[in-house]
Amino acid sequence: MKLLAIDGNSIMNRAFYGIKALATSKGEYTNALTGFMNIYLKELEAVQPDCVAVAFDLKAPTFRHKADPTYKANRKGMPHELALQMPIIKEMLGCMGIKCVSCEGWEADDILGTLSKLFSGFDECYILTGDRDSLQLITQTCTVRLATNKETISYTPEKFREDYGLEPVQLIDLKALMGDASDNIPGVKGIGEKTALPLIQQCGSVEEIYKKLDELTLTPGNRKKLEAGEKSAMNSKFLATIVCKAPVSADKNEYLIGERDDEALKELLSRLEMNRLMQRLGLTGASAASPKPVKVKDLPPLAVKELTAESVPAGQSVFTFDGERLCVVSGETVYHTNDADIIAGYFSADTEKRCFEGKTACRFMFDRESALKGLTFAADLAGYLLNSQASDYSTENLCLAYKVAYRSDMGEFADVCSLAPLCDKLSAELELAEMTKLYNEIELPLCEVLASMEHFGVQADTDGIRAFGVKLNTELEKLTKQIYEQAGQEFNILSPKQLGKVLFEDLGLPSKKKTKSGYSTNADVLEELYDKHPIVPMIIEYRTLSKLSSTYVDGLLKQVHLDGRVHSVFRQTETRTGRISSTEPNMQNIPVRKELGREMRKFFTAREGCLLVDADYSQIELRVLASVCGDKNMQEAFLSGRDIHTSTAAQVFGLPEDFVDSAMRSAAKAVNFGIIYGIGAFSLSKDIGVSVAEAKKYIKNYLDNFSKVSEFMDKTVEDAKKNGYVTTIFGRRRYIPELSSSNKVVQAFGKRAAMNAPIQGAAADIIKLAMVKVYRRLKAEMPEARLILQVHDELILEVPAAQAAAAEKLLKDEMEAAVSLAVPMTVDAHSGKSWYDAKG
DNA sequence: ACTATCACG
DNA sequence: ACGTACGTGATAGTT
Repeated sequence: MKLLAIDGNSIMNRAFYGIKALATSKGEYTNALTGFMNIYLKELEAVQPDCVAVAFDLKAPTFRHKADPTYKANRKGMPHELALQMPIIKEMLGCMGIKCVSCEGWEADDILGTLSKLFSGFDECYILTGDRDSLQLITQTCTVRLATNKETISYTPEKFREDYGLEPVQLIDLKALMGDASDNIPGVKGIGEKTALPLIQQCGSVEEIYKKLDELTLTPGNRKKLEAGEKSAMNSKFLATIVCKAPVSADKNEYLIGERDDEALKELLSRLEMNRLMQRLGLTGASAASPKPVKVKDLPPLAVKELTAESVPAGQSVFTFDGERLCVVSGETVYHTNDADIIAGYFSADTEKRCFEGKTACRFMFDRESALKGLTFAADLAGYLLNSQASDYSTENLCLAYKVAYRSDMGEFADVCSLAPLCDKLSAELELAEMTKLYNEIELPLCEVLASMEHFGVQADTDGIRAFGVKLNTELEKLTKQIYEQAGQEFNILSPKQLGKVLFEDLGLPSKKKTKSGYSTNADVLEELYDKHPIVPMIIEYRTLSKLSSTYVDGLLKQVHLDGRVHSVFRQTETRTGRISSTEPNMQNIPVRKELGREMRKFFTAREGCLLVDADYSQIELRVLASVCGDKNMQEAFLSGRDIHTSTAAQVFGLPEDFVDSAMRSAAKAVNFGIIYGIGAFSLSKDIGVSVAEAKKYIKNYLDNFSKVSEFMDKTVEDAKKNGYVTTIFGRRRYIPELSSSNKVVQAFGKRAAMNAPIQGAAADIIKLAMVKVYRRLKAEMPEARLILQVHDELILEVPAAQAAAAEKLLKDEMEAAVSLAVPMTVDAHSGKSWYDAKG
């Protein structure tokens, strides 16, 4: 028989630290559970065991079998968030028919050791752990599979010898000498791996070392240390030895994988909102082993009919539409059809409709030069407002999260049949969270605006882009040669690994920062080495050009449709702050900051006879901050129309504005950004190249001058801690589960996110509202003009040239009037033939 | 699938 | 002692 024995504590620990904060909408932590199950399922696949046992330490053993009473005393207690997940994993494993083993007074290690002895001889044992302690258990029949952050390494005796140059059991001797701080094993004071390893390799064991101590060639210091530490070494060896005598059941059959309790498992996993796992275990959809019986059976049976022109329902209905197939539920009937004309007939009927997501339907109608009518609710958008952290707003997931019966009994109609009660529930939740207005006036109408933007797209000059690409590639080839020459070898310049070797080993340049896998070679590092070697500027140039070539020339060309335009997809349920994102291609990160990249914008043009009109908010986030925090001093700068960075510099440096030079202004600019992001002196100092102490001074001066900003930030973090979320002036929420983490780094991140969300989020609200207003006015007053792009604080229209001036005014007016705050929301607008020209 | 890098607001 | 500013998406290299 084959046993998979798992160190439950160790794997949970690894999973906990390996996966970032993950919690259900109710705030129940699930990251370790998710990680554990991912590792477990992968392992099951790899090992294919007959038996599985998961060993756990008991929390508070009343006695210890190890002699030293301080044993493991300095091992930190597990964080609260992890401790909460421990009983749940046991419950989950129980539901899956997996045996959990713990023994009072015995560690998980000992249990694993005992089990490995039980499954020896004609049996096999695989130990899965993240802890190298267990490597001493390796034998011909016992393989230890060590889970690291990256991969799982399988240790057979051969593999172990290869890596350590020792026999597995000699690991105990090694520890006896060098000790192990995490396990509170003292070892021999002053002896580390460098001394211990060759000694063990030479003598075989601690005992032998002491027998032969006089014959060994040793430094006098080491000899002294060894002599002084003999007792400690022996005791350490005892402590390091895993005792394979735990009182676990010796009946192998008890560890056979048992039957799964699907119903209990499903209930548990839905409570934990672990929907992907449910899917993986085949507990969802029509294929579920036990379709949820009670609730669903009580629902009325639904008749399934083909939708025809005559049968388009007159009353309230819900629909799903994937671009091809339409499913509609109205009353007791499910209709379905793939007929585009019938679908268009349904969408254009002026009856109330609710759906899962509406953009696809809108686009379908725009493609037919028509419009979707009567849309009153889109479930995905509601799900997003209620919890912008979730990764998946499918109907099924939303049903699970909000406890609505998912009609998996309805097969392919499961989604549409679940939709009406789901929408009811989500509406109620929006009301409770006070987001109904945000939903109805911003988020839902925006869906049509985005569909329209996607539909029209933006014209791309492919010939121009290609020509630009040729120029780049010529230059790249030249650079490649020069770089190889300077390096004295050929290598892949884009490989950070190879580049790191060339720069820091072969050329001997000083390396400062490191990443997980080696030297850091990012722009900051290269910038510091700029003068140190002629190859460095070449590398920087190479990076710049190759980025432009691969992402913006090749990448963009792939996205140009047959109509000569790119139709970017704008995602409305993606970001945690309320911004929209753009993909295929991302039109929100087209280069602009440096001139060469900015040239790219010359290839985004208005069609024949049209101009692009571009308008962007000036300092929208700082204006939002000035308004919401109520700092009169900060507001005054905006009200009097002064340059905010210069004004900030004057205050921070205590000078009249006329005395502010460009260096001071740019330092103040960095401080202003820092404030929005949740400032830290270290990062600020790095950003503007002053000492940390200097940066600290700037921040203090800032907060002293703008004390309401300081108060606002404190209050925001406090609110976040109290409520679990922060809100924008429009009521948009962001939950911050990181704040209740016991990990300080995670907590600090939570604070910064909490401080930033009300500002970035409000700016997102404002431009979204402006988009809806602009869209409506253009439709009514300038039907030839189109809103085609949004870049967070910037909107772009494509307009017949004759109407450009009027459109500019309309755009500026609507954007500035979208909200009325304590300071004006100033907008700059320009027109031009290309995006480059329209940017002003 | 993950990491490093770099483009944008 | 440790890590280090908010929010995104695309690409190439590495595992």
